[in-house]
Amino acid sequence: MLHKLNNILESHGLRKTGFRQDVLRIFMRSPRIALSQAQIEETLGKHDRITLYRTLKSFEEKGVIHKAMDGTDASKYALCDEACDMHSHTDDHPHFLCESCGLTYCLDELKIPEFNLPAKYKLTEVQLALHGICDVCNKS
Amino acid sequence: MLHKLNNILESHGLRKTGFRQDVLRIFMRSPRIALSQAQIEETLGKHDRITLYRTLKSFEEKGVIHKAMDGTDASKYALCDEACDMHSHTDDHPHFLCESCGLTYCLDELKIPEFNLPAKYKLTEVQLALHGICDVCNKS
DNA sequence: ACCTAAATGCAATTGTGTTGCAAATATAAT
DNA sequence: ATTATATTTGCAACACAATTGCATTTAGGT
Repeated sequence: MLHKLNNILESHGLRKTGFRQDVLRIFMRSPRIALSQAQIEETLGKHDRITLYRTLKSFEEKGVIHKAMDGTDASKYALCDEACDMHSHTDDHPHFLCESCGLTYCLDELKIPEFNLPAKYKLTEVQLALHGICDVCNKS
Repeated sequence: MLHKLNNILESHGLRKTGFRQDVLRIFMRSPRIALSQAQIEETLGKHDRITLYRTLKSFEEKGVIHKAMDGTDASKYALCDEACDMHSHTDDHPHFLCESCGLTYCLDELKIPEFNLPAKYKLTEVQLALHGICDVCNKS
């Protein structure tokens, strides 16, 4: 896994430090799940809050992770497609917050629909947050 | 206007205090616009930040205003339909954040589409935040 | 006019987001 | 392999929103 971690860091112009490997590993172990800084901190052992903050920030700038809006106050982050980099950074899928387990899922397979805005409105971005019960929690 | 303000407060089981009238008046002067606490504070003269916080909270609980997700960190609030109350509280329209003027619009006229979630996912709420340029700013 | 429950104002705490700076370190150059 | 440099890290510190507790004030019903 370390090899893949380093590939990702290197291909996005990020230095290979232990801290960044740790953070990236956490994301890779929760594919298509968006994590809050607090959730990441629970998983990391001893660490520095500010360094984590800046790590997430540079990960986002370089296109390694994207911010996921799920309707909660705290911002969450999830791994981008392999294709993302600093310049082309497409994160156009809905996010689903499970009210039972609290996980936020990236719903890549769900297409964002078109919208007919009122006259003269120009659309640049769509953020879609769905709430409900996820398949794991919904045992019925 | 005071008469209408008091009607709204009374019909939602809220006491008619000067503070609440002031806050409600601000909302009524910006119809279909969602305001952050900071924006409201700019308009209010001298006031107590905590009281405003609690005023917004009780307004929301009683169905006078609804929280509008616009993709910014700060939560914003806008007046509900007349029909809303503590028990039926429908706020199912998209919100549009103008990147030029920073205003957040309630797009009542825009219908929220249906979504075909993956199997066993149960949907309870949809939050839709659109970003772009509003009609006022888009003079082209 | 009075009583009571609700609303207000203030102090204080928590948590997130943020910047500055000195020490440590990954990478590039030699 | 060694060194130089620019980045990263860790710590202190700050800004601000969200939140709770409590004493005081006040609205609404009697």
